[in-house]
Amino acid sequence: MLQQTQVATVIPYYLRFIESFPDVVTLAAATEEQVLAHWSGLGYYARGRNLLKAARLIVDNYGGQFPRDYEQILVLPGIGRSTAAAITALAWYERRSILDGNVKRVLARFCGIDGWTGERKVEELLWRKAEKLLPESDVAVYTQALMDMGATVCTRSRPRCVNCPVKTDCVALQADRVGQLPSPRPRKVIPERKSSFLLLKHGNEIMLEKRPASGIWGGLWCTPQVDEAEEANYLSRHNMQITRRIELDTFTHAFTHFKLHIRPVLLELASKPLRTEQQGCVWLGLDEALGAAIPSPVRQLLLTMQASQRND
DNA sequence: GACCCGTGGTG
DNA sequence: TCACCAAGGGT
Repeated sequence: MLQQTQVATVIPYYLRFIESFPDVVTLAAATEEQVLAHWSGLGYYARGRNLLKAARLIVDNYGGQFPRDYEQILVLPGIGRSTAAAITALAWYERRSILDGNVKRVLARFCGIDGWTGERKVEELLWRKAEKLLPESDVAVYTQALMDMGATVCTRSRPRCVNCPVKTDCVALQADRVGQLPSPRPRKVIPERKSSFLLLKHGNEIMLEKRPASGIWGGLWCTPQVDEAEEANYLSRHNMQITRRIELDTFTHAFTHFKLHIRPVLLELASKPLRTEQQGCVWLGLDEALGAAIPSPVRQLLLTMQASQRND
């Protein structure tokens, strides 16, 4: 959960997750649907799918006992070099370096390294620095301190250099370059797309489709998405008779790599259509839908619908 | 090796 | 408002 996600954001998700799946055996017995429902709104849903795969692998191959060997941990789905090192260093006091977002920033400043830290050559250099600076003992304390320092002292903006324990050895500070390091990500034009989200409603239920396992929002439940011009086509293709049609306010959802302009359309159906050509759809009441594995914008829409129903 | 994968905080 | 990024990994 903590991969690419701030601790404060994760905490409520973590608490709910660990209450439902308190151990690896319980998790391994869960369905992907249950796991993704707990991940709903957190993003990077492949992490949830991978966590479930890893739990099942641990139960099937290691008798439910988390592997102790770094190489075995590293091949678990969703666990890469840094996470495997964090597990072995913090849990079992092995001498291994991690390299997360905080550590990258601390090292880029401390060592005075130019270039975007996501670039391959820069990242390789940072790994070498991380390993060179690793102490011989107390690696768990050192690793936690390094991350905490990045989160509290060596912050992205307004770092508290006055309170920094290593200020006298920091290359960036001595060269007065703290504000310039690490170098920002190269600017790129973010493409924009438009899509109509069809809120198909019958009685108090709405229809959701299961998205393909790979790609954006993989495995999540979503309203049908069509191009603006394809809405009528979609309705006739599925023999849907509309008794009411309301266009809701368009809003924008920003991903890392593109912007999505969402045009929600509320469509009340005369009857539930029979869909034989595509089984992956379900009709749910609003409360039920809000408890399902849905992405953030769909949650927003459902909450809006729920609020407007209360006003009726 | 370049690209893909979400969402919310922050200044 | 908007750029930037966070306990990165997979393909």
